[in-house]
Amino acid sequence: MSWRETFGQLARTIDTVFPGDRDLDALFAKGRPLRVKLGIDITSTSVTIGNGIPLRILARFQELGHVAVLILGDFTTLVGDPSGRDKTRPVLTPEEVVQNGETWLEQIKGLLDLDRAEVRRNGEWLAKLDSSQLLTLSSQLTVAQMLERDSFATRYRAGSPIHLHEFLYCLFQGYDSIAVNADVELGGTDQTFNVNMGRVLQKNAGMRPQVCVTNPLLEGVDGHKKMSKSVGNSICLDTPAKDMFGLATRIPDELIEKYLRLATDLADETIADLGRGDPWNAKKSMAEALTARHYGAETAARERTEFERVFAEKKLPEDIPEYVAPPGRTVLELVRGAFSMTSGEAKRLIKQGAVTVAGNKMTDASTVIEHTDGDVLRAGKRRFASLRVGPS
RNA sequence: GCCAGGAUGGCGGAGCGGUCAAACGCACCAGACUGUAAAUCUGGCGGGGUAACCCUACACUGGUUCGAGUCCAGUUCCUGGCACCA
Repeated sequence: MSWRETFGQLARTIDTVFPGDRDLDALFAKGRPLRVKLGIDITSTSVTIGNGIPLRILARFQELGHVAVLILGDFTTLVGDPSGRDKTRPVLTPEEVVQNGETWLEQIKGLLDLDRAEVRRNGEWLAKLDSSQLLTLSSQLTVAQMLERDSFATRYRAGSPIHLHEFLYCLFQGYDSIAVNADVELGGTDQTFNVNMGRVLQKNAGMRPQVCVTNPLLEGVDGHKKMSKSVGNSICLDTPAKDMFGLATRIPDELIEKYLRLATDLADETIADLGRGDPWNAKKSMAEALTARHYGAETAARERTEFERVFAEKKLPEDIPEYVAPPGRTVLELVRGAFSMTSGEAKRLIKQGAVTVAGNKMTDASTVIEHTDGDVLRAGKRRFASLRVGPS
């Protein structure tokens, strides 16, 4: 039986199994619980739905009776992942790293059965490596091998800095596989180099090399870059339902299929059907399915209705935050106060015709408003405030 | 240690000693267009002021100048290369 059948629908979230499909099948055939490793970088606190992909695969292994070994990279996070090194990396304190780890676990407990999982922190063993062990590890690689790696090659050619510890990063990650005795390692396709390092090190240590299972990366809602919290194009597990739906509808059409495949639990046939139909409908169904996965079908359906009401029918949202202001305020003051922006921003919006009060477009910032309770102040498409008369 | 280059907005990156709140690009915001979008077009994008206008910015400290991101000196940090490698 092939692993594809074992994974069923989830197989569509797997990019590559290497060295080869049959290696994973062979592991399954052994009939013993496998140790399946997933290492996570806890630089940021939010878990994106992209991060969720390997977590779901891990959860599936768990369901199949295998051991989910979740490694919080507390040590490696302090070292810093080479990718994106040119950005000024906020230096995290050990306390922050601990805190981030907790936040992570809190957010993913809906995806993974943490009670049955083996949660480890790689500082547990990495912090204890002594110099001679480090030497042994690092002597297993050549500089040429490292420079083959695309991100290093590019930077080297460009004369950009490459720090020595960046070479060590993947060694550490590889060593994790030895430390937890991994049979399988999961990770995004961007981790191919790193997870393969685990194989090399394990082999040299006389262990059977792990099988690596990579998943496709999910582009962010901007449609270009990899989904990431720092880029600001992400949908996170803790994104409120309303925003989750809204953000999902903002992806470019080209990505609908990919999102359906990677971010929803819809059946393959349903996805195929949606692909043949109206793209706008497919996108909304995707957004609804995604929201449903995290907040339940009922909430998702409600958000869809609400969305259609606000954007398609141009009606007001159901819940509008209130803003209390005394009468006789200028438009500028209202916009500033209600949406807490600088006057510059507020003036700009007004000048550009983005602001309405009770449906009337206000283009003069100095207009004095005598509002009554329930008048809606609007700035742009998605900023609303319900005005109320009262002391400021 | 030596040589060289660099430090400007959220980012990248311009900027003959004066008119720089800072070209251009990206990101972002708004408007138009649409099916929310994306693409495209238009406008905006340090802070305050209705406005005229004012204030704060070009690593830091001094200096030269009527006037300095722009010149000089020192300091800090970054990068590349070279040397050293007992």
